[in-house]
Amino acid sequence: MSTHDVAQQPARVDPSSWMQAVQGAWQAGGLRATGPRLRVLQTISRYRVPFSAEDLYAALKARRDDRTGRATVYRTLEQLHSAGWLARIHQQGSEAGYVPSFPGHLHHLVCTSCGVVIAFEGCALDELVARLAAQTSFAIESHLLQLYGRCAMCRDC
Amino acid sequence: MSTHDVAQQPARVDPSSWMQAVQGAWQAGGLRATGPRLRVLQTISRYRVPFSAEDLYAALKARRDDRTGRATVYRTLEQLHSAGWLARIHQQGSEAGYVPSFPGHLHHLVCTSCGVVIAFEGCALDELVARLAAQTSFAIESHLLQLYGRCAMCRDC
DNA sequence: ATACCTGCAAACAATTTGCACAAAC
DNA sequence: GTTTGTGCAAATTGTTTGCAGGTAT
Repeated sequence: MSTHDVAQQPARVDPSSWMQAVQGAWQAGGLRATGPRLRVLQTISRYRVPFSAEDLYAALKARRDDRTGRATVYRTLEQLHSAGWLARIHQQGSEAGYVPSFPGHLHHLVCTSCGVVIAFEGCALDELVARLAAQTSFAIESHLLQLYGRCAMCRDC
Repeated sequence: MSTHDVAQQPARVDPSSWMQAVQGAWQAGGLRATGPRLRVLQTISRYRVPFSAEDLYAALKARRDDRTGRATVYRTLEQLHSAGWLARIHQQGSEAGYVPSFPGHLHHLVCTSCGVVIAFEGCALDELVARLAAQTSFAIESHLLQLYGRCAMCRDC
């Protein structure tokens, strides 16, 4: 059982285990746990829906006395995303947003009404991949899969 | 058999049938076939790989004497995308780009080396959708699926 | 001590908007 | 002739960069 053993069952990412996991990875990778970075991390962990870089920057600025600069926000997002701690969610109409995630092969189920995101694993695409590989001669290596619908709370409104 | 009956087999979109189909849809929808729009359409139809709005604008500007403005490019892209004539391709590292497509339920297979895009239908996700619906109580309505790999030409380099 | 990080401000890039003029139907 | 579309330039908005100084280890 790994430290961040997520979404055996579909589930929202737990904010505090996510924060802990990221901090562990930072330490392991020699990245410093600075004040601004930790504040960014905490602010992210409170999001339940996809957010943009500017959303995050604005949220930080909302706390008075916060001096975190845009550069730190963008640089931290970049680091987290490339290390797999943030997933990009592509909503139909609107722009893409980030959501806390864990490194590895995960997919997402997104509520088109409230925006809540559920991660899951297992996508049963092997047959499709085999068929397409045969038909196209592509060497298929990876895929992006996101599902959209209305969550239990929103479907009854 | 519909006018734009595509990707029964996985295939690149055919530039000229795509242009014809779009022009038909414009006419049917009361959109005027103006010079600038047709030039945008033709330029798009020549792309074999995902392109951005600025790529397209630059390509138009490359023809001397072209007066097409940015606004026209952006507005036309917006129209084509929202009507389903352009699909957004999300490459792993880089930014998203557009690719000619047809309205309807299509997915894409993208070469990570040369960028060529193949459209296909049929994704066999019913079982997965049923399982997730049961586990999460979401009413799942749609999904985004893109596959990545190396095409026949690129895999041998 | 010494990397690594930070905020700032300016540069850069991408997209949107208002509006007078032009073109399609 | 009227409605729809257009180019332009300016306004917005989003993102990156250079650098002098600060801070975690």
